[in-house]
Amino acid sequence: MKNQNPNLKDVAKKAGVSIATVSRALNYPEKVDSTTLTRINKVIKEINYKPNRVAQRLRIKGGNRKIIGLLVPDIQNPFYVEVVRGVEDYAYSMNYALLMSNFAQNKEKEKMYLDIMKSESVDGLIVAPYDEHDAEVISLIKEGIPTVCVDRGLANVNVDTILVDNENGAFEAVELLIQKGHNRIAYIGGLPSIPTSQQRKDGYVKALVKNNIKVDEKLIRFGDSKHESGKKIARELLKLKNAPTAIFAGNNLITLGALETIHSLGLSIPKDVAVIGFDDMPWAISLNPPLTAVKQPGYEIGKQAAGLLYQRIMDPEKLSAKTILNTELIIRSSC
Amino acid sequence: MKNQNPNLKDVAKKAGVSIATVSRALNYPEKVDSTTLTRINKVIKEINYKPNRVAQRLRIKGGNRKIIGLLVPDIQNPFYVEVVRGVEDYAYSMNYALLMSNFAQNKEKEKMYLDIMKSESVDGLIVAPYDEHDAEVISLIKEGIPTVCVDRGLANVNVDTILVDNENGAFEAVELLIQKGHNRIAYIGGLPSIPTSQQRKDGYVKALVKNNIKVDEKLIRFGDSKHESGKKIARELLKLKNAPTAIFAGNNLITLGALETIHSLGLSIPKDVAVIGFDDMPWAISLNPPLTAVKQPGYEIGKQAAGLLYQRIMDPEKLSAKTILNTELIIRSSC
DNA sequence: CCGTATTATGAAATCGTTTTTATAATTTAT
DNA sequence: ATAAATTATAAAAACGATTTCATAATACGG
Repeated sequence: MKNQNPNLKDVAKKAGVSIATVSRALNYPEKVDSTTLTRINKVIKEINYKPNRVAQRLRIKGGNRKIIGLLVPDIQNPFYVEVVRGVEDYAYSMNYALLMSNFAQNKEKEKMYLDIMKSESVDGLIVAPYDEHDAEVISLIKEGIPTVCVDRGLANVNVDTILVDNENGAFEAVELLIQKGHNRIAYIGGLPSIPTSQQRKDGYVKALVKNNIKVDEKLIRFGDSKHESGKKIARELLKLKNAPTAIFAGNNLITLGALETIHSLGLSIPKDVAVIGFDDMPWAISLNPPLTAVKQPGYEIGKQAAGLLYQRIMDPEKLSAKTILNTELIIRSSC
Repeated sequence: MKNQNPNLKDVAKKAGVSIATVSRALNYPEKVDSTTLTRINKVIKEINYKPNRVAQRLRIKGGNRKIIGLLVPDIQNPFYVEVVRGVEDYAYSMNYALLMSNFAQNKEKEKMYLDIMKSESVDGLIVAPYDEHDAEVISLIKEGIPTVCVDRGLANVNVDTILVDNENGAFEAVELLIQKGHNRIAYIGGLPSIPTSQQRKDGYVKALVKNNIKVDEKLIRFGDSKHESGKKIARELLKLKNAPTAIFAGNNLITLGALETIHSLGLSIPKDVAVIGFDDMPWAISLNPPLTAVKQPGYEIGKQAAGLLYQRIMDPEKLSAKTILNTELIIRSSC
């Protein structure tokens, strides 16, 4: 292709000034003579000059490269899609580009993407770490790259973090099941290494204990946070001699899997088995039956994370903070 | 932060060679003496040198910058998430970074992201254009930027495109409804400007015509491809004096919206209203009732698009092609 | 009206790579 | 043994911006 994008030199030549002046016109317009300025701006518009962001990023020292990275563990999980949307809207409003990647809860992939983000010189990073001890993310933070953690925190590291109150969300859900008269309630968790899986279990246990219900370890199971795993574990639970009468599912994909199993066994919800899921979904109301769920403010999480990241980029010395948002129990008819 | 990333110069100094030799060691190892090579590689490992991709992209002429862009119209639509996953897996396997953005069917946003992609010097772009006449995408293609269109083609432009046979998919779905005895079948389309909305309508009409059913324009409606619009239009249709007995919904979000309305009106599916949706979803089986749907191979679309893009990047003069994948009608119990 | 600030601009350095060109050292051919 | 070809390396240019430093032109104060 002959047709290269115009660059500073082209503008400079056409406007009869040096490239330094053009650059100044763009970045410090008050520093250049007003007649020169209008001439330059005219040329810029004429040849439709757009600064090359790659060159800019190479030159500019930390913090104003107008690109941030976002690393999510599972783009197929609608909760993270909500988070993405929150981050994206904020980034758009600040004219930031968003380099987004999905690491599919795969450590190797995560490392590769973090390396890429780093070598792409992002201004900062929003990430849901692999687990609480995620060495890659920790090392990034230690290197001083502005970072915000969402959904999952890091143990013993000072970093801006946005979480929800998983324990309380789970507690409320399980208490509701207990109020409805259930005392054999199962918990299907996601990957045990993920902090949220444990926190939700803690809330589950707390509700049982508070209501003097014996905790039965057989009813507590962990899988891998995906649809298939919810399906499989629900089947195991419901085949138990002393099967649970209610299931509290640890995330939306697990919930969907459990529903599938329950239906395939010909059981009715909530008569035979009651179900509450962590994570609401836009179509939860159209499920069979409409699902009672613990709603996390995914969009809000993303938006706040982006805002926090922006602040940190602007002021890297700022004290880090942990924000804990509340969940909301949306009661429909699955329990 | 003191701790800068190591660069070529650091490696060169420590290995006692020039930066040119280090660069060669990396890119053309056969061109450097084997003892020098091992020495350099040792240093690289020691100080954990990673090339700066920004600098690489600035220097390298077309086509090997190891980054591609992906622009989707709506990240909240699970179909596009499937596509993303396909693209992503392929990109990962080729060690390409994926700059992904969601333009939310917003022309201005699309333009901004395309500008960013361009100035980020991506090797190529996978995009689902705004509509068939998307001037921004067309101009990008004219500039010679390797591009692959997915889901939606461009009129009168030679470009690699991956589509599904929307017309036939819709045709099969509507024929099934007709076989079940329906003759008042409604179609709820997405945005009328989107090619797929029209193609699916064409298939719908074709099925009616073939079966000698009069096409009633009152039963054909277009919205904006989102959940709310499906909800609203379904309500309008079902309030008609001569209401349809079946609904063919133009995409997954519309389907979900329609289901919500049908349930809220206390109607039973498929007894009162039968439903078939375009786009299958992993949880379609858990809906009330399990949804009959036209399944598009989203993952496959993404994967093939990425493969096609890779080929085009490698050989920009290659003739462009249009690939049309087949849909599959998944029959469950909503009709 | 002269010396000093101020303003506007250009030249050159820089960011971290790749690539071209030049040069020294070695090998091959005659 | 010498000319020619090959190999291995270094020096320097380039990519497209920003920024430092220098310099010329103007304004200002006494």
